[in-house]
Amino acid sequence: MGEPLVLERIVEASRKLFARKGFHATGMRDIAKLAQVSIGSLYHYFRSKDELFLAVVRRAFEERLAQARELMRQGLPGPEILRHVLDLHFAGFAAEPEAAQLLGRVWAPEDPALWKKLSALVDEYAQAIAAILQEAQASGAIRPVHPLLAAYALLGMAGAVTLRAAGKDPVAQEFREKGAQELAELAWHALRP
Amino acid sequence: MGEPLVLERIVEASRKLFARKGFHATGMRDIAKLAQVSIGSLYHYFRSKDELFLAVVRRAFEERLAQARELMRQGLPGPEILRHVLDLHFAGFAAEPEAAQLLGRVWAPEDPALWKKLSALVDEYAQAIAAILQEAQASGAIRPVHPLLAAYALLGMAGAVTLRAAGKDPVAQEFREKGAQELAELAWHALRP
Amino acid sequence: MGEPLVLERIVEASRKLFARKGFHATGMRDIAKLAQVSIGSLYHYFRSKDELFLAVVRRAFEERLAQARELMRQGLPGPEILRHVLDLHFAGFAAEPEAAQLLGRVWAPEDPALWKKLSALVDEYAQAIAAILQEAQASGAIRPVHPLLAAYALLGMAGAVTLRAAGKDPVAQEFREKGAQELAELAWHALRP
Amino acid sequence: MGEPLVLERIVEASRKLFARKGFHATGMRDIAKLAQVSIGSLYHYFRSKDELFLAVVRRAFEERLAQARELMRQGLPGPEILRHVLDLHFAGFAAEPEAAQLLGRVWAPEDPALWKKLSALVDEYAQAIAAILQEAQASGAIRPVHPLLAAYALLGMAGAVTLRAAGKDPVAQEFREKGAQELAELAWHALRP
DNA sequence: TATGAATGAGAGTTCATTCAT
DNA sequence: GATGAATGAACTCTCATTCAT
Repeated sequence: MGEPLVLERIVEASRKLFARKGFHATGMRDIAKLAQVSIGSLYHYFRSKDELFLAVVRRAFEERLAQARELMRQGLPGPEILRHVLDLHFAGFAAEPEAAQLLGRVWAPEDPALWKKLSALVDEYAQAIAAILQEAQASGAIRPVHPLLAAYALLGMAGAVTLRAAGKDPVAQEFREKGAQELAELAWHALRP
Repeated sequence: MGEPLVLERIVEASRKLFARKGFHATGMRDIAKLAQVSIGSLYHYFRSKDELFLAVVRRAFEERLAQARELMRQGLPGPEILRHVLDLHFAGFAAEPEAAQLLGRVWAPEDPALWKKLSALVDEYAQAIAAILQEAQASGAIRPVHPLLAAYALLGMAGAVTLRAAGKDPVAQEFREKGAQELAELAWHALRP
Repeated sequence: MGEPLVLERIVEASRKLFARKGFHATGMRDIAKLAQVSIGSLYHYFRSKDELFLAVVRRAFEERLAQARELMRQGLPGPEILRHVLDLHFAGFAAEPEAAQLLGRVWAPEDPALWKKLSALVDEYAQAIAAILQEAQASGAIRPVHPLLAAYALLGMAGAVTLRAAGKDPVAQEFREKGAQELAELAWHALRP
Repeated sequence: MGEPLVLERIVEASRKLFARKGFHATGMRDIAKLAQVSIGSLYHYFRSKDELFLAVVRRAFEERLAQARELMRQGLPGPEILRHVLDLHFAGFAAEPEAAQLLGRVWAPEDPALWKKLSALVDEYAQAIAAILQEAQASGAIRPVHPLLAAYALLGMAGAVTLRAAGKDPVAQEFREKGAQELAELAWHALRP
């Protein structure tokens, strides 16, 4: 069937570069080159670099939330849901380091306009996690905590460790191997009743 | 005596702006203006914007480490040291929001050269925290964890919550008020034996 | 019968936009949108944006010349022809401000290639007016002047006043009301024997 | 001593290029090159291309107004002032064709933001001319006309003829030679009592 | 005929940095 | 020590134009 669609190539290239190098270090020319697409095409599908970044982050969040919601629909017991949520969250380390890194990149938009839209997006994601925590808390699966604040804390933990795990040094290597488990354990101890 | 030293004014202005707006959104002109100093002076004291940023971050880390080491010298028992370390870490929320925000900014250097130097700095800081954790762990004050990874997790938690606490909306307000306590509690539960 | 012809819609939309906003501020996308036509259609009927602009200007000139020639065929005496020519020229203020504005837009082609073709068009138009002036002059209806230069002067007068009349402020309003008469009078005094 | 100041070179180069090619056809790179200055220097002295263009036009207007006011201060009789004003206005044809052309360029700003500022500038200039006309009218030196509208008409006449005089063909050559005199005569006949 | 996705040169602008004074 | 005019590479974004369907 032919080469992958242009739109798909753009999003994929953006995701890789934004995750790998961050927003500012990634130029539209870089994206166009990696996607093997003209700069004009970038702007055919996205109004601006900001919109492209937001689209990439939105997609990353939605994929993760879809997974989490699927688990909830399966009716797993509270602690299990939590562990799975965290597992899925950190599974990216091994499978797709780049997508995981993206979560570490959302904390520094710097540009006021982008920051506003991005933080709304992050908030939405955090609130979805908070909702899960709240439910688990209601069923006694975890201890009482401030759900949204805890959600942000979990995201921050994941982001920091993931970014550190991106390097090529032994420590990064170790983080990539043990990160998911250690973080899940830390999170579990932080939240268990 | 007399007017505050030029160097001091530069560092102070940089600290405020980098913390408030981040690395890329802060221009050398902005710093020069706020510090009431010529651009030339900036380059008299610092080789580059990168170096200036690193100096600011280094100073922030050193201040916090000095406080932590002072506590250790007082021979407090393990859990107490940990609580104080965390308290000191989060006390900035109320006293000096800007310095606290800076810790949320160190995760997005983006530029390869800066990233390398900055991550070395962060590593140093994380390792100092890890050393404290390790000692507490040796004395049985906390449960066995991967010290460095746990240190990064703590830093990430703090950074994410702090950045979210910078806004003007009710959630930010709430985070500023409860952040320190909630985070300390989450951390303590995550680490206690 | 049926929907207006595509070609007609394109020319009409172009005329409106070029007159209203000028050549550079009008994009092919804007024209396509207003004409409810695809960009491809624009290029099916016109080789380029330049050609489209030229076609619009050419049509505007031809309409006016046709009116002037009709008057000449009616054998009106010299001064009458002149007044009518001017009247027709300025009648657009009230009836169709946009077409009138277009005459103020032909002075700034800026692009060398377009300028060359456009100025040839303007020259043609000016020469037609000059011919009328020359005839009137031969019959003693007006005083001896340099016909072509006077034609350009008349066009410039009309263009400048018309563009100023396009605004929404009181002066523009006043210009729209009194412009035709005042200009006709100025022109008549300038040319009468 | 030494080479001409950078600011002066920028303004001079801008004046030439804007007059010769118009606003859109003149790029900041072109100006920088002709002025033998870096692009950065352009922005050191002018906030934007718009501001640079406005500065050039403003200067051109002010120079002409200064000349006109000097004549008024000398207390010449009405008609004389008018003739001189027109003479000075058109003298540029021979002495400095480029500055004269600039007056033909101010009618097509096209960009809404630039248009607003530019038309305010043109209005100011036209009003100064209108004031002169009004005074001459009060003393009976010219017949009653709408001063501002007449001012715009005069400016339009001058602009159109000047732009046509810029070419290299025989007509342009002729316009350059006879333009000033013919226009002064047309204007005088249009306005005399 | 008609479409609109795709192109890419070129636009205005920013900003860390240098250096003569 | 201190200054700020000068630099220019690199940025995001626009837009007339092409062409496979």
